[in-house]
Amino acid sequence: MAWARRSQLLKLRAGTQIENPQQPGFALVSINREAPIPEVSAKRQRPAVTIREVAKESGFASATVSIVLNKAPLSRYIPEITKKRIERAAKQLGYRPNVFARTLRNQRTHTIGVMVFDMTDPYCIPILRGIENTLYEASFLPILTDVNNDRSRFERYLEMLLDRRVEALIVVANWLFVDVDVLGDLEKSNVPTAMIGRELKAGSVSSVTVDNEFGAHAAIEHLHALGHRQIAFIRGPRYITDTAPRWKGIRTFAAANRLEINPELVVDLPESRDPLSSFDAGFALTEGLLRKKPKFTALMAFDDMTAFGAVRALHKAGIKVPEQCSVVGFDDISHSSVLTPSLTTVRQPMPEMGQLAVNIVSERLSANQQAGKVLATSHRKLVPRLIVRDSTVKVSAQ
Amino acid sequence: MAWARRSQLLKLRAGTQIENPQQPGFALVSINREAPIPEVSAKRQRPAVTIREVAKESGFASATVSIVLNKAPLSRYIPEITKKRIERAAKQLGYRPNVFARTLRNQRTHTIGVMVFDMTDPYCIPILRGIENTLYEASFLPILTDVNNDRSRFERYLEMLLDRRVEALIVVANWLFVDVDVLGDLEKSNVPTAMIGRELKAGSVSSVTVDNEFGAHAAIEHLHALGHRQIAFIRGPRYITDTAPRWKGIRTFAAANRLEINPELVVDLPESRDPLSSFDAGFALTEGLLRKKPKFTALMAFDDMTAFGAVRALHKAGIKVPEQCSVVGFDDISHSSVLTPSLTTVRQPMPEMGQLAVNIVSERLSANQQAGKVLATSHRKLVPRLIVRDSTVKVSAQ
DNA sequence: ATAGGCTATTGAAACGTGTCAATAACCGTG
DNA sequence: CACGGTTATTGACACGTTTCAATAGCCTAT
Repeated sequence: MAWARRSQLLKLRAGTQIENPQQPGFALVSINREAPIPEVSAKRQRPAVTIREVAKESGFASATVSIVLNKAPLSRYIPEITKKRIERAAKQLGYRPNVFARTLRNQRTHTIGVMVFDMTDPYCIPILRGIENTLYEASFLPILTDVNNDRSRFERYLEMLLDRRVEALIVVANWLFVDVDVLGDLEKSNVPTAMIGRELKAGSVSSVTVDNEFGAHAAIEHLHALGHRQIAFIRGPRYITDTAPRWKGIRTFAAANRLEINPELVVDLPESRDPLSSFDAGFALTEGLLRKKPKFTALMAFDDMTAFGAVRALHKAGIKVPEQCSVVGFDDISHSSVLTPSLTTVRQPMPEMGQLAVNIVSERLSANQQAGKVLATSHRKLVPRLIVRDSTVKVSAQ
Repeated sequence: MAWARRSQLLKLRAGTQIENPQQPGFALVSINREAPIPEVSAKRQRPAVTIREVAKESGFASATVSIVLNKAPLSRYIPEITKKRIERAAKQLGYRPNVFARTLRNQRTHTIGVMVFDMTDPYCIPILRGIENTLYEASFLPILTDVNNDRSRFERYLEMLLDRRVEALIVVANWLFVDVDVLGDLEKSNVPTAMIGRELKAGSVSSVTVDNEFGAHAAIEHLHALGHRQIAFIRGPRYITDTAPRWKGIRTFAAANRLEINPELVVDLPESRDPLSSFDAGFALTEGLLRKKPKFTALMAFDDMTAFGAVRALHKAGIKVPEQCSVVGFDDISHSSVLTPSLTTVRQPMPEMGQLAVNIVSERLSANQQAGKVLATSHRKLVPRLIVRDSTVKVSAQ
């Protein structure tokens, strides 16, 4: 046998010093209490148990241990009794393979990178949870980065993620201000990538989006069915890709049902990089709409936040929602159901979008595994659903 | 020179449009759940440029390259010209050190684990952003895990994070149902840990919390100053640690100002693992309060979600907020400012809490670096701030 | 009997770093 | 000229895996 046993002399740190550095500069008052039990004991990292120790303990070579524990193809030649013995030794020693050594050897990191453009956007939270849950089932771990809508930050994070050898990339492009170069950055990394909320026509980036046209169509149909004919619209900013199809859905319905759209009652959200800004914009635009002569009995907002701003403006003008004016949003962020009155809106299936994105990239991942197979980039559109709540009501009731 | 330059031929994927599996009706499109990805070794990554190639390109040994690029102590013996040459070669080749090999060698992973108990809780989003931003500046990368308030999931994630050798751990314990064993799990890993939103009295887990007593005190003081004397209270669930101090702040103020608290007007939220459930609970409890005889002119809710539920119930009963009843919340989640009327509430400094947690663990991290230094666990309390908005108004106006 | 096929196991070679002892040249000092 | 210190550079190893070729015994078919 004669294993050269390393003497594993580990330096214990004399841990008697206890220091309590108050952070003096911090603006907010802070209380810093000492722990009742000072941690004097040597809490050095227990030198993790390695595969060689399992080998020695079980009496086999480390190669055998590796084969058994990983259920490698070769393991079918290994008799049950040997397997049992090795597994017992591993369990007894509490062996946990070193992820980094393993990754160095093969290339699998079991990690995927998630980049969200603005985490404070409530729209993306359910998406993130959808991603999380799906990854959990696949034993993948996400590295989440919040780009803060900052271009340089995007680049730096992308670099860091690629350094970590993420096996795939998911980009949550909510409220993304357009930037062509970003596309190029994504392309050059040959990592399977899926984008949520925005579709890149060219290139190898897959996408998961919602059928905006369908959603908007459903919303206007709902208002029309309630008898509304004078409807105001707050469209999205032009540079956001969701804007056009939603408007198209509206136009299509209007044309098919001889509903007249008064151009005076159509306004656009201004450009902004801040998703939360649409509340203020919705407020201001609605006040503008109220100053104009044509009256309207319903208002359709680009998204929920805008709708909230509109509700505020209507309230300020003494107009009751929904009695005097119905309001419809888009997205169904968590705010919408707790608002009073609760908001009728078009729900994007956000958890499903996250789940689907994960499925897309992992499909590509396993296709890459088998040499020669290359999947085309896929662009999937999910169907949103109208959620009718308290903010819309029949026009006759007014 | 004669470098075999690799021809970097990467296959572009035929980007043809792909099927659009629309499932009419609801949006939960059939998603082919696939098994965990098969472990096949052959992966098609461009073979990253290694330190040895830089060495050969620059004409020095890889040891020298390593020393120069890392600015190791030994590098002070290396003349400027050599450094320049090596750096130029590295840049030209686009050399990026392999994180896994590096981690295998030294122990630094530059990664920290973040565990949030329930990501859909709007309360934790700003905290996460605070964590993110602070980590970004320190060039750390977070691995975010969403525990889904599930105990087994907590354990599994903890294991995965430790396997990844996270250098520190931050736990966002919002709405955490108490579980003593969790504590033990955290202790046994000797990784610097900070907990946000909950304080563990014993043990080595640091904490960042908010001064609940102070916050509640400020809120009740505000209502009192507005002239309210008949105030209803929806307290938190008993097992949540925030509940007691908030109530204490109220009692303290009441005692000091001869404000009488009618026990009939004090109700408790039921136990629940779902932070969003407090909306429904707030609604139901408020309806109950309204059925009782003592009238109240103001209501103080345990948190914002509860307050929203209360507002809904008041609205349903035909009671106007704030004209006939003022409402106060706690937290200042993003919903509160967009609600109409906007909610007066006690703002927790969530981004700062995240930032502080990062600072605490990184302090410990660098202390661990220097042998002999061991810091005591610190428990910091931040001071919340009352945000006065539209949901509270003078009682005389009623 | 020799060849080959199966079973059971293993030594050795990477994977890409960072570190450390070692080398070598140079210079000044005794 | 031997010595020691400084400057400049490097070969070799270890971090903990996985994999591949190799060994060896045994069995069966030619």
